[in-house]
Amino acid sequence: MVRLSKKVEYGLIAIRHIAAHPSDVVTAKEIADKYQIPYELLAKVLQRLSREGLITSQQGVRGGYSLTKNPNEITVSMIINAIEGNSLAIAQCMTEGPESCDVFNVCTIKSPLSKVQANIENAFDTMTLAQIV
Amino acid sequence: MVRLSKKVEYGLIAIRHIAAHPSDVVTAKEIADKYQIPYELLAKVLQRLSREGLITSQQGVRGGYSLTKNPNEITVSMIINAIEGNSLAIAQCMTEGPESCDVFNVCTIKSPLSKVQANIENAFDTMTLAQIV
DNA sequence: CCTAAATAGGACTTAACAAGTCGGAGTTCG
DNA sequence: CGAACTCCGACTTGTTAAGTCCTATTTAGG
Ligand code: SF4
Ligand code: SF4
Repeated sequence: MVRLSKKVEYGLIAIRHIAAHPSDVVTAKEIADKYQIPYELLAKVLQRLSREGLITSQQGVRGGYSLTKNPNEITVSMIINAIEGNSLAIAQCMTEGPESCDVFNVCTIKSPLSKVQANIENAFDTMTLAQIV
Repeated sequence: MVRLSKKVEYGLIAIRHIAAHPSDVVTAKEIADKYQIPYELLAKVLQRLSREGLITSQQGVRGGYSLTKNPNEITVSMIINAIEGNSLAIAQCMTEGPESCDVFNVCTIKSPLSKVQANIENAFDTMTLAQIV
């Protein structure tokens, strides 16, 4: 409950590693080996990050990944959203709308919870990649 | 991902309701009906809250639940912890120790994440029941 | 002193999601 | 061409959340 998924953790570790080696093009295998992360899983995460434009991919033999922006332009929220698709919500009505919860009309806690939510969002939003390298 | 469990949401709704009716002893059935919450589930949540001392229970015919403390002495963290048992952690190494994660030694993100964690804890810690009634 | 209305709590089943795996396709350098 | 890469969806498995069921135990009130 209230836990980051492994995909996100792996993604953070990976993109931090990429950021820490700005002059190299690093491969998925390299990262998987170094951090003992299941290769297939990591590969998918990197693909997601690439598709969302946070990193670029270079296919083929001397391929791999590198950053597209400055580390201080990439926030942790951006990374999470890229990997999990905007699911960073403490309650389901916040991402999936009022209809998703059949208690919505009588729910007395959604407004206080949305304050907490804003707080949490802010925490992930103000932390950039540059700060964790 | 990063979502409160239904048990916690139900617990919050329930305890808020109890707090909003200070002179009454309210029953589980009453709350379940009013908020369309599955009775059995809610009952267990209330039992947990009672066992942890946040509310008192009165058994028997005219029984039910009522608060033990002032609403401003009960924080949302206390409620969550009572229901879920101290599982309010963004990463598993934070509650289950270093051994629980086989990436721990090489993990490069645990220290930044613990800052986020502190932030989140603070958010739940500073919000009291009095504020959500 | 019996009964109805309540809490107490374990065991169980089901549903949802996260984690990991597999197979095959596309790309590029040498 | 072939090795070293990325790409991507479908699949299986494992874990946790959500909900149900059953059977105590307690107690006010007739
Ligand atoms: S409506 Fe209330 S209960 Fe339903 S999801 Fe939003 S917060 Fe949780
Ligand atoms: S060690 Fe790193 S990866 Fe493992 S749980 Fe803690 S934060 Fe997540």
